[in-house]
Amino acid sequence: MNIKAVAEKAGVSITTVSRVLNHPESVSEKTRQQVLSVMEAMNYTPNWFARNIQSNKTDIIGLILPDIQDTANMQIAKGIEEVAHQKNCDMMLFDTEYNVKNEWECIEKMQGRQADGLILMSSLLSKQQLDTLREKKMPYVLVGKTKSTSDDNIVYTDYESASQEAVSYLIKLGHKNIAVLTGKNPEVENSEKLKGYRNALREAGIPYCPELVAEGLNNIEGGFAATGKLLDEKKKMTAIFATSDAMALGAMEKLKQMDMKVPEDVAVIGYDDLEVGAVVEPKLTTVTRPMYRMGLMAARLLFDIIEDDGEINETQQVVLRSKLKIRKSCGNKDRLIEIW
Amino acid sequence: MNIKAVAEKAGVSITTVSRVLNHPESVSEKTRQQVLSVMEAMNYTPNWFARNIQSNKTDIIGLILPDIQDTANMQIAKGIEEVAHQKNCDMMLFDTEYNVKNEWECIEKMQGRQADGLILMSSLLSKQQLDTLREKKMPYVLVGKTKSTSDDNIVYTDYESASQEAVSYLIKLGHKNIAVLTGKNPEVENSEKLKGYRNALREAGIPYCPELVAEGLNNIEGGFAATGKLLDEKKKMTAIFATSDAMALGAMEKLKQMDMKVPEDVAVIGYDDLEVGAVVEPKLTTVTRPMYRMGLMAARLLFDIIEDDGEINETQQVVLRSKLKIRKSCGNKDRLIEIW
DNA sequence: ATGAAAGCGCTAACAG
DNA sequence: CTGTTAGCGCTTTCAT
Repeated sequence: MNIKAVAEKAGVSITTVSRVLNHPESVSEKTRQQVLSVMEAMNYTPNWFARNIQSNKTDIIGLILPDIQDTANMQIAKGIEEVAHQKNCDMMLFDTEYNVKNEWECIEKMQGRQADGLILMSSLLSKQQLDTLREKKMPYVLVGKTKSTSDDNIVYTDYESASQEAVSYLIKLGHKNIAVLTGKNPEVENSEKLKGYRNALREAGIPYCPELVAEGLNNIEGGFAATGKLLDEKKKMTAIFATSDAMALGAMEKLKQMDMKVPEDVAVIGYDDLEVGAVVEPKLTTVTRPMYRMGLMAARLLFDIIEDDGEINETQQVVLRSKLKIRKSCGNKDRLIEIW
Repeated sequence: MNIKAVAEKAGVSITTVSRVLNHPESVSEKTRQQVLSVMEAMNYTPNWFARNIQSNKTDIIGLILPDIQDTANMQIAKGIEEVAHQKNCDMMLFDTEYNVKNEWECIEKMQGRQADGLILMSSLLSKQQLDTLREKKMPYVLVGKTKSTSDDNIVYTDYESASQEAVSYLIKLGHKNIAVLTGKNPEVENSEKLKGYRNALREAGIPYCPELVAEGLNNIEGGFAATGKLLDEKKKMTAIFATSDAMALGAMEKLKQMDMKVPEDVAVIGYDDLEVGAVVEPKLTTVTRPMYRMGLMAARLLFDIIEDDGEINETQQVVLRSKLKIRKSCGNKDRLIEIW
């Protein structure tokens, strides 16, 4: 089952067998066929380790993300896979469960495995850790803004401006008392969304009212609970900007239970463009991010770095635009003119 | 950056450095500390290839599945990861896009990479291909029943009996005209669900009526379209058994558009227990499968095989039970007594 | 407790 | 076009 056995059985030297694999053009048609058929017969697969021990290239990239059960993450992953596949590269997958310690362990593991490069999604690493990575010459690309902005290669969407756009849209519809539902993870993401929210208010001259900010877990229950809290405290909001679709769904559910109509009584806007949003009633207006494209861009960037082999020193920041997908959960302009 | 450099800098032999890594107890405390600090200083990571060239163990398992953007798949993957992590094993991820050719290519790739084992989810391989795999001594476990039942190690849930249970439940509620929405992928899965549907009818003495079977794409639009077809043809069904939640959601959407109430006019039951099902109105009654546990079981089985190293020859079939999660989309018994 | 040397399976200069 | 030979970085006998 090794190259020697093949060589003996085929009556040629080890080198020739090796050449059939690596430089087939340099072997006579006859010998090649002969060797190939022996390989076939013996069911021979070259030992990958022995092969790569010299080149030190693994054709493996590591994909490190906070949650493999999150569709958004896997949409990005799909984009990455597309590119990796073209480059004949395989992906190793790690789930950090939103834990820095886990993340760092995965990274060290990938270094041990001599991965060609790393893609870190929603990374929680400190600037220091990022610097260490760079020193070790491990090519990497970040996806999604991180706590510690360093001089990294990164692909992200601008949460702040997209959130601002969403809230401005609500304001344009006539809303003044706009609540915001904010999650905890990932940290940066949420704080940027909150910034965007405040920007929109400021721009419109609407005073910021901290009691209209409700924090909760970033899922359906979280949105449900946060909305409940707002309602209990008798906040008279006419619109909710949920920083995730999951929370938006929870909010709609709570409102329904309290016999409040969406969008007539309260308009709701989400973030993420989950598939569900198109199924619930009313259909959810939401901010949509180009997940798949983020994956593509991140992977291409990574392979650029890998292939340039440390030649290029400037890092690249890619900002992709989010878009507001307008559906029924905020009502529509025409009808709202009657209302307001 | 190789062992030799470390050895020289530390003033010891290569062997000693190697021992510090592999049999630290056989090195004197002093030398060991000395070597370790040099490693640290030089930022040395042993070359994984060189290490494994002899042992021929990679600590990599391949995870080959039809769609990485499918939450159900990733829930299983999470279970697998849990176990793999314990075993200090990493996962390589492949997306076959429901294509046998892709699947086989991935498998061959993993063989080339000397993966320790493979987990094939919703595999489309032929019996022949499965046999080839076995001959090549590649440990593997299937998740989800396959077209070609062979004598394999496999973990699955019984679609047939679970579907039967679901349809029987509808019958018990008084329904006689029960339509079924069936997808195309994966093939076996759907045919089993259909069998279960027929079993339930037979058991209740209800004649099977082919016109109540509507096929469509296994997603929201598919369910929407299939239901539309049934409605167009004026089938007078009082219940729909959708073989996936996605189709069930599409069905509910269509019914809503046609001003038919769920569950009063038509009861709907789904399959998969997507998170969404708990958010739509009415909440979806559905068949739920223990995804995470399937992953756990599959991974454990795989590692048993790997560790037993071909000693054991009997294969194992693990069947996990699905459960019916009763919510509002079929009404509830008490109220239905009034209706029927 | 340590080192010299042989070899893991493969690739690539070098020679013919 | 083919074979000989010297490594790749590491682990592991076998001595000492």
